[in-house]
Amino acid sequence: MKCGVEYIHRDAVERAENQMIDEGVVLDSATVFKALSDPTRIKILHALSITELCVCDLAKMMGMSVSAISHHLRLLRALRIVKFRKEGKVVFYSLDDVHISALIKSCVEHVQEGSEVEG
Amino acid sequence: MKCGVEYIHRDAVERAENQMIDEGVVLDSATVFKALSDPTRIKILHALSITELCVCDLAKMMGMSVSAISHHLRLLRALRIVKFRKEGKVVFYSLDDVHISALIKSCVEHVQEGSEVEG
DNA sequence: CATATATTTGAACAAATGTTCAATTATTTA
DNA sequence: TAAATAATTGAACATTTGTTCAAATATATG
Repeated sequence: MKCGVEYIHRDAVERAENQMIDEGVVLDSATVFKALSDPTRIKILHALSITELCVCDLAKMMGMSVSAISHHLRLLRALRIVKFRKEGKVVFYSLDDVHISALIKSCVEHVQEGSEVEG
Repeated sequence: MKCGVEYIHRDAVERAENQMIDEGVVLDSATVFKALSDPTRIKILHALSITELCVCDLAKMMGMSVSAISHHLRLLRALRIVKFRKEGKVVFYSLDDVHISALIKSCVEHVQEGSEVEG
């Protein structure tokens, strides 16, 4: 059912609408959050926040296939969240962006505080 | 293909493994990020960071059905990201958690910085 | 060049997600 | 009580996502 009233709380709506974020920024933010919304990728990024690692190392650590990890890294690379350097056959990955590890840290802290309060 | 080597970079892997985050924290963090990974929900949360609003207001602002917004709010409520108060028939929603608006703000800033660098 | 190793890629498939629609609940007012 | 309004809910659907599998690249070495 669609709400039939013109505006229930016109003032509040106008105040919020005047500060509306740009649609492009919203979409880009959603994309970044989506990249961080997978447990495997959080673990990858957390590990990379400690040291650079190759695909094979990460696969071992996560107990997952090299292919699966590589697909995740491709996504993170496309969003410039990780960078890489090649050394012979081996590709070393590391965090490209300090902000991302800050985001993860904030979220982890938030989650840990939340569970303390809840008991 | 699974990597056959025992550990390509044993020291690095051990360092990262020693600081591995708790699985539960990883899952909870992923859930929070997932809640933030939808454009509609980012807009809802941004609007609520400015003022409390009812479901109908939000539906109008987003140009979406009341039902769709209500489904999103249910998710955000379940994760204690928004809270609500009832006033007669109307349910007013607002942010439950300051950390969340901080996370969104950080991400928005990150995105905006990124696009500056890229040109 | 042929072989081995490290990684990437594309297709396929199951599982999860966002929206719509129709029905339901909760509250107010006639 | 009946009608109207605000919101919630469940089922259904198309779309997206994460993983696996098999095949393809890229690099080093015999």
